[in-house]
Amino acid sequence: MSSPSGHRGPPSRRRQSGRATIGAVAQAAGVSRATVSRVMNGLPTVDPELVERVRAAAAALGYEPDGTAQSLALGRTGVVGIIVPDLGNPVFQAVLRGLSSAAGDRDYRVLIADSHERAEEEPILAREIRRRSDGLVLCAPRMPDEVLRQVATVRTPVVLLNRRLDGLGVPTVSVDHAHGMRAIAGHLAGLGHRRVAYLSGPANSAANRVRLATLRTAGTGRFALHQVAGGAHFEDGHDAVERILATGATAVVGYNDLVAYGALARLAELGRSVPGEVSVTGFDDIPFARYANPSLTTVAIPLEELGRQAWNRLWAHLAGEEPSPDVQFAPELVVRHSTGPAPVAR
Amino acid sequence: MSSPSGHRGPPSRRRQSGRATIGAVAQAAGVSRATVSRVMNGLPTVDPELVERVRAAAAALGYEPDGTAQSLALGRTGVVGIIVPDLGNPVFQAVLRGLSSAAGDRDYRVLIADSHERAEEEPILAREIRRRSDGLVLCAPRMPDEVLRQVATVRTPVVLLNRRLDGLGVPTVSVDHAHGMRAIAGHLAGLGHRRVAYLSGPANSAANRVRLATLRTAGTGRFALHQVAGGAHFEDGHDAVERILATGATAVVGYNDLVAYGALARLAELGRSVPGEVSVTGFDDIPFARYANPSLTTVAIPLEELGRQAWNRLWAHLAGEEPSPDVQFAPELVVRHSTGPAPVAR
DNA sequence: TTGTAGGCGTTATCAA
DNA sequence: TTGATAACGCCTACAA
Repeated sequence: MSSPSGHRGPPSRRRQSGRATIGAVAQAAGVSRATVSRVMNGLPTVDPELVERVRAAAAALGYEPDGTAQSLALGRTGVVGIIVPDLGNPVFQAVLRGLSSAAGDRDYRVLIADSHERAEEEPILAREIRRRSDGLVLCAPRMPDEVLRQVATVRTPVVLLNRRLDGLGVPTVSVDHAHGMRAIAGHLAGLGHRRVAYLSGPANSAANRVRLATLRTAGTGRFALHQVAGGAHFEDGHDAVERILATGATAVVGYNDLVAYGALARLAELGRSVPGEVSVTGFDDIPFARYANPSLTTVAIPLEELGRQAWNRLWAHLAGEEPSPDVQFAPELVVRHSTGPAPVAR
Repeated sequence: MSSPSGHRGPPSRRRQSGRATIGAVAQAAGVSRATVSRVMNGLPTVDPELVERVRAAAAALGYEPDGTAQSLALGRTGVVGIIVPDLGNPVFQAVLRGLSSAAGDRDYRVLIADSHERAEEEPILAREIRRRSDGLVLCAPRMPDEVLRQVATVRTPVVLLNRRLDGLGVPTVSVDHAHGMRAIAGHLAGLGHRRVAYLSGPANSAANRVRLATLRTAGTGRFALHQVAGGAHFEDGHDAVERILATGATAVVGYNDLVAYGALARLAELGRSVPGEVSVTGFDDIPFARYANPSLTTVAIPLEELGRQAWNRLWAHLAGEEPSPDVQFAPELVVRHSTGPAPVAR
């Protein structure tokens, strides 16, 4: 209310309280600002004595170059952004980790925006992040194609994660979900399961559609498939177990590790043996999957590597190099202890 | 090598490829740059017709104000930074989530730096992040006091997380680990455990020192305490189980949930019943703790709330408000299913 | 209501 | 080797 523009932002106090500027240092050292700049950036073409004077003055004043001013002058920020739908999801945490780590190797930092699953916010966040960074990694599984097309059609480098968008030449790092799901189907069929429940993900999730469709196709003639409404979180899996058991399925295929984990927990509460009575599979291979009890059979997506590959493409663009070709990972099945032979007695 | 300054940075191409500027829009709309600025910021004192012209021109040119230039002119970036020792640790993930969420409510974004547990990097990262942001949240459990003092003694607002530093008036959000550990000691003693193993954390971790010392004190006269070397990760807990069992302890107190989780997994592999033969406790209450099998008895630190409180203090400083008093959370025991009465037979 | 002009802090060009 | 000086793109008194 106090702000004239109606913003809720804080007082935009210019003249940062007392922060020393390059001019102050120049004055104190008796040189020009240009020389201070050269010293601060370690350019070799400065008289050693002046270097010393400048260093001393800078130290005395506690001077540090202002990043914003540097960014403006240099035309680059040294920052890349990432938009994720849910920071609480281990999948995006891992991707973020990979991105942050790879970017850090080049002294780039990561600016982060969490859309909290509100797809309609994402275009806005994308604009905002782009204005503050040199490039953007977009994880927006639920964003409608047309919106995505708009967001991706900008001069700022953008890399799409786990989402294809043909036509425009937007670099993409994706995952062949079908490949992974076929492996799961084969694994379960081979174990003798004839009645399988798919614990589904969010209806508007592209990954969910692909995973379900693949499971249906791959299972045809091998097992009956029941679909049970789920979601993307623990609770969704936890709460779906009774409905799953009602189908008489001997194996449940979770949309992702999280729902599988939830199902596992509920099954334990109910005293059902896994995999003795029911087998359970996940998808993604989040770090906790191997520590489930029983450990979770799943499909391993190299999540951190996705983040790193996204960085590689961003970096190629920033450095003006040839754009790396799109990558698509074929995730492999990881058999652990949550799956076993179908129980013989029916 | 191609860069004169020895930097490994990318080409600092000034003149961002064709990006429209405020001047271009002004020219296209036949008004001054000041007017464009007013329109873009929604100032009401502009003739509706001009507003329309400017809007159209901006849209036609795909103009968007440059964030860096705005930051420089306004003297604020709209960004806060956070330094964490390990982005892979659920504890810091949760803190980050709380910070990001709270900051987002004020349209602030979060710039992140992961020190990968290398404490000596942290001062450097801190400087770098500060230059690009309006304030900094510091999670640096292993940083030496003297270094911390230097890092915290700057004009940029800093908030310390889970770390006290007396003398300077640096806002702090902390946790009373002793309070939580006393609760665990009481809980186990009450269940009849007379021989307890402490699965320790990193030796140079302040939290580890406090937790261990408290457990020792609180256990005196109630149970014998064995210390077993551990760490901060799954594997450390997993690999310590044999040594724990060798002590004959009937209860193991994990330094944190992660090591407790690892211990749980190993105990299951060995066919040991939890809590029938051995009870296990954690610390922190990370999201996965409740989904362990058996679910993990632990001490609940309001991790996201820590992040939010850190933001509150940063915001107070940014808004020039009265600095909120330091907070210290007294985390409470959460009894789940990994603890039970000590086995009678010895 | 609009435009002019100066400033934000830094880097880079070009003479000297 | 050093120093003026002009960008970088935007915001904002101040004047008209």
